Amino acid sequence: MAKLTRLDDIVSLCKRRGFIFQSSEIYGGLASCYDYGPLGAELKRNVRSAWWKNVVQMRDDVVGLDCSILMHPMVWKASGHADKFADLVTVCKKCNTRTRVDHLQDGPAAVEHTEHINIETEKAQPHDLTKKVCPACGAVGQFGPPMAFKLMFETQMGANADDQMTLYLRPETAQGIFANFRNVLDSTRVKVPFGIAQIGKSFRNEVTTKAFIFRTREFEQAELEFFCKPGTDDEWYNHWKQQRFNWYLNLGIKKENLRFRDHDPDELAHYAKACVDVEYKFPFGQGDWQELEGIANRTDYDLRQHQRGMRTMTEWFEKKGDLTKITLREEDPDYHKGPLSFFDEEAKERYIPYVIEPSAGVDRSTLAFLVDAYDEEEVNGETRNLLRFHPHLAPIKAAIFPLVKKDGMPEIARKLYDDIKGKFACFYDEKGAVGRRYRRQDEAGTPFCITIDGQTKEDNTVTVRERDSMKQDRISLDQIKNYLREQLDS
RNA sequence: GCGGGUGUAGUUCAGUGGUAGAACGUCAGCUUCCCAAGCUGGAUACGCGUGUUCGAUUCACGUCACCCGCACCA
Repeated sequence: MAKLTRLDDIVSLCKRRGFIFQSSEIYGGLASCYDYGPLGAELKRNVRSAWWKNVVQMRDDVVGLDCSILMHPMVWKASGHADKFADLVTVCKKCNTRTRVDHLQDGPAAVEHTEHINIETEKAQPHDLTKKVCPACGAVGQFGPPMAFKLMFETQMGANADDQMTLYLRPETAQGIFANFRNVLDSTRVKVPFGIAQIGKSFRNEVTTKAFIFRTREFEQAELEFFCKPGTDDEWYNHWKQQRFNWYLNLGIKKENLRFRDHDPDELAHYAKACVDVEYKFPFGQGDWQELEGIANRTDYDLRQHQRGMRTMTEWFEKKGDLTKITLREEDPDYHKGPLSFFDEEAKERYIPYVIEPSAGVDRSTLAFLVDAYDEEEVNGETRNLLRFHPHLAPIKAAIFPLVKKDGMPEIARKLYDDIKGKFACFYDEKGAVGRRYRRQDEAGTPFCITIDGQTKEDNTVTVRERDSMKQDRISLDQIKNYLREQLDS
């Protein structure tokens, strides 16, 4: 059994070895923001690549996309974020607990997770909180005035201060995919069922951030919107559910640390038909199961909403872009023939596809891979810290050492390094005792160390030392590239 | 945002109202033919600000950040 890993151990390892630093650390840090150092940048890039390879490259039915972070504000009106990504919250004067106004009950009652309510509507309504009960301490009517929380980041476009437009930093990458559904359809000869995948940064003004890079306000998503014919959606939902779960397992996450959690019906967003989280047992607090990825059946909601949005542009100009004054136009009765519909040549029918959305957090996955790979073991009375990364994820694939810094060994090692660095991420090190160099690479998660020794000059062989077993093989120098290819490709 | 805790070298820790120490790591050198060996030498820290004080890393206040718990988490 692996030892209980504490988050603090991971945080300090991350800093010590250059995986993750706190953002703006020389200025005291900036809450919830983190930077990936040299090893972390490689690791995260490998996580992205593994996702892209599995979800896009290896499939005939998925294409990629890379949207801008800034989009037309109407995107967020149509998606519902502009209205719903805000809450009215009040604070109990007695116990200082924050509660959503729409969660307050007249009497003691279980608080259910509910869909967010339009903040403008909510604000317009008179709020009589005098009879409401604080769910935390039970005090009645002890609430402060309702406060609005805005979960989307705002920014200004336009250098001329008098002629600026307020834009939002996207709170999810998905909407960029929906907004490009037509473009992809018209330019790539894809046919339903097919998917569009994207990896990119998103931003949410979370009320509270949490646990290192687990919940941050700036984060990276890897999202797939998979479009399918209504009626086949359950099938595809299950397909992606399995696909995505296996992706984590195949990259080395221990099975006992991974599980599904189905959302309760009352927990679902109103447009979602089903949703399941892939959860990982993180070492925060008591060892909490936390979401890595959500797989949702979003039905035809988003495409239909954007068809409504497209019909609302006159109002956008009339109301001078004030989203709070704009009401989305009603749907065309023939909405299923609208601009974001798909014409099925075989069935000769037009419909709005259903969407299955696996949405993964890249930073969360990266953290999970780090935590899961972390291990300590006793070797000859010494503790060895190592990261047992899957070779595909390891920031450095192979380290190359001369056994000692003399007798021509460094020259041979250098030559080997120069030879393979173009193909694999490598590291050359000739300093100090070889055992120390091995251990250093263990802590960086490097799966292979190649050592040039005295015998190399005699028979042209080198030793390859494997990270997990610490075993060594003698391999011919000219076979090294093939050997690494066999171990690392696939 | 509330309550609790923490902040000293890269990391983990010690310590003091009179200007800071260790271990590991790191760097340079010596040694070294396979798992953090040894020897020599070097660099590096009191989160930030204000106040009290002759003097503050130490006390107070503020602030920033992190951790734990609560609440929040389309």
